[in-house]
Amino acid sequence: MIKRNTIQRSLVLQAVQELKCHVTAEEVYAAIVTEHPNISRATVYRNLNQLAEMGEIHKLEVPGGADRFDHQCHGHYHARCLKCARVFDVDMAYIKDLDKAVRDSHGFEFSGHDIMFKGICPECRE
Amino acid sequence: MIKRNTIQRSLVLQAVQELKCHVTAEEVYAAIVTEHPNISRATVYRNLNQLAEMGEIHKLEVPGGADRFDHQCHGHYHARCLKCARVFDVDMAYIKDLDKAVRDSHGFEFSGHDIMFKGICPECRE
DNA sequence: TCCTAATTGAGATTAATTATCGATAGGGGC
DNA sequence: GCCCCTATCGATAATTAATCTCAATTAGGA
Repeated sequence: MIKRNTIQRSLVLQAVQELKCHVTAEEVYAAIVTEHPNISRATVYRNLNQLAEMGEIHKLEVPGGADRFDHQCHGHYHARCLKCARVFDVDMAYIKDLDKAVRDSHGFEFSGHDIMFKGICPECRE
Repeated sequence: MIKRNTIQRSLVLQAVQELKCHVTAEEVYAAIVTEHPNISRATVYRNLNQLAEMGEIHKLEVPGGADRFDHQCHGHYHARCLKCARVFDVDMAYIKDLDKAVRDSHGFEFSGHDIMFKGICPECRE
């Protein structure tokens, strides 16, 4: 399974980097399809997942919503608005040692964690 | 919208309590349908969500998988096996003050959080 | 018992994503 | 540069989880 450098994959990577924040596959597709009308949704999904596996982008699986992709790869946490379902970055340091705090418990081999805060965003609250 | 006590709702509640751990709607449906072949999936989904709203059970939205329901209502964290997709309880105290650690940042009004650890469970690792 | 609105069952629908498969094209070897 | 092999592509069908629709049913107060 040698990875090839296709035009489509670089378009997807570029779109995620330019759109900056927590884009969904659909948003990436929409951004690319204006310039390249022939690209397929399946290709966008495939490449987003491949790029995430390769570590070039970060995949954030959102409960109750579409997965989101992020050009930022260092660990950070998110907050989801219960009304508008948008996802925001949270200004809190990544807790590196959190995995270690439970590592021994059940023979489970931890490889990371996500924290998702829930609440109401400023715009939805008035 | 006065809530009625229907047979179906009590069946759903009973099933969640008896099955104990992190059941999916499909598992609840399967458990009930053997005894009550006429129950509808829609009814199971409806009642699971209603019971969660009423605070009788806890709804756990799993990123990248079906929602799960839990008879346990006090806050606790979970780990998801990346291979078999099962969800386990994690032996770690609930961090009550975590919401406060980010409360001020953006005018976001926090009302809770979930932590989902990722890794490989003992059974999938050999 | 009667009324009324909450709830049900069956199936259609939606949303997000993945699978299928023949066609296309990247890139190593000559 | 040209071939070849196969990774990847595009188009579309299939899947999965969950919700919606709506006529029929039923809980529970009057």
